[in-house]
Amino acid sequence: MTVRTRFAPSPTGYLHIGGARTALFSWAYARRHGGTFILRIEDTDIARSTPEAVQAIIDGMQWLDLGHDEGPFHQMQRMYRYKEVIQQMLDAGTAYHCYMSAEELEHIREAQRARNEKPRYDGCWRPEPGKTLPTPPSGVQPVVRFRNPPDGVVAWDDLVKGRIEFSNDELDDFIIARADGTPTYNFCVVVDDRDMEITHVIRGDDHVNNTPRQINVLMALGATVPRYAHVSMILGDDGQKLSKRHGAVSVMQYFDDGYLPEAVINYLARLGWSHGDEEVFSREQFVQWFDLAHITPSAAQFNTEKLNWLNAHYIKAAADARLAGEIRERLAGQGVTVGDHPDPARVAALYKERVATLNELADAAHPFYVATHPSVELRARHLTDAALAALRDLHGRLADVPSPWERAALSQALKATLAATGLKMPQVAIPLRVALLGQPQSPAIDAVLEVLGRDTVLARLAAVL
RNA sequence: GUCCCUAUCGUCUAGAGGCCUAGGACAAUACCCUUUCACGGUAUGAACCGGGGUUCGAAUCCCCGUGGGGACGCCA
Repeated sequence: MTVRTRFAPSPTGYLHIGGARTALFSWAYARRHGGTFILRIEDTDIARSTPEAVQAIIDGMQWLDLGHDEGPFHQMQRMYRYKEVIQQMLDAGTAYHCYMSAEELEHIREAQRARNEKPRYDGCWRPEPGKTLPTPPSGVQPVVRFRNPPDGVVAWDDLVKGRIEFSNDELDDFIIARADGTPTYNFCVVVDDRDMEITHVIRGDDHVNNTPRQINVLMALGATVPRYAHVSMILGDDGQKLSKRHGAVSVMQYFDDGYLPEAVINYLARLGWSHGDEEVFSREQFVQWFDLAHITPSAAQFNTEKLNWLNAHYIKAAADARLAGEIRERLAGQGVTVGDHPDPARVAALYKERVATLNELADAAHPFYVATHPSVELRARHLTDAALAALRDLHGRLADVPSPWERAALSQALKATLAATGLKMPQVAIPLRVALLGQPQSPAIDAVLEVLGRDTVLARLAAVL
């Protein structure tokens, strides 16, 4: 049996971090077993689904490089199929028409709630041997209800949570087609999972309660029941549930914030899943190790600090040329054109060990391309008379440094200034940083001088003298 | 209210009855490195929700509480 998994988002918004993790797990499980990963768009909620959201989901998956093998299938395009199956079930007697109005239903539910009972349909229109059904009211379009087994239990061995059992009397005859004939979610899922021959349903654990209903329909259809794996949800950094208005941001926000996709993948993989003490691993390694048995059954809290740490790790590991591209793109977004001088790859090499995000990297690179004038406070504090005298001395020595403009020679010039002025390294290096980059901290100053280049260094130095 | 899921350091987790004096990672703290700030290195503190069982032995199995989450739609 080849493994077939699916990711089935409803396109009512962007791909958020929880959805991305579910997609990652489904994708990885298929990859791990040489199977097929299917993307299915559950867009039957016409009012809330948008093409933009479909695109946003696809963009998010593309950024994370979670490629699907089949699809995207759109449920709206499979209406004919759902209607066909509904008719089959009507004919077979596993579904029936119900003429109860929505208002009437609400009354029943209210009464049940008042009696502290679980609100559920009372089976009034359910055909039973020997039972006389009410006369269908004229002019009312009926809904179609699934004829749920009246007793016994539905059970499955969840690949994450273990055995889960529901008593059938907890389940009522749920609606599979609305009065206007459109099918409902729990029904479409079943038809799709069967038609697409899904073998492993990996999804959020908010679907645990839907699973017994889906299994019952599957069995009524004589279909094979797939294996289920219910992955717990992700909580926000503050331990609160993620929601639209609380912390549930698009995965693309992580792109905007300067995270590398491999860092996000590694972080997400490790959030709620583990392989012993392994913390840092490649996508390939993850695919090799991934299993459902080591998914944690309880909810996990998102931790930005750990993501930052991983991101810093992957930035250190990234090629300078790639980081140069990121610097170009991100500074271009700020209206800064990055040319070849200084070479952004060299700037990246200078800073990649010290930043946690690509945005920090771009910020660090910024003063290499745009002269940043030190603030009044910084000038007052660091560009003292003594410091300026030293910088003047240094300016002369740097102007005399013969080509090539290299670190060792620059370091020598700096040391000569120290000897001439009797100052300590920080007493010159910090004012120099302020003069050149507009900030008192930077990587080793001789390296900065080298990357910045003779012309820029001399010009910026002259500007403060 | 009913049903379902869940519970190890602040956080992510290891843990499948004895390997646990509970391990790793992030974060924290201290020190080292250092040409500033970082990076890095070393070290330290920090947890089995509570109560009952089962067992020679329980973080691990069972039951009951408690906390947290989910569901109970002609939403998905």
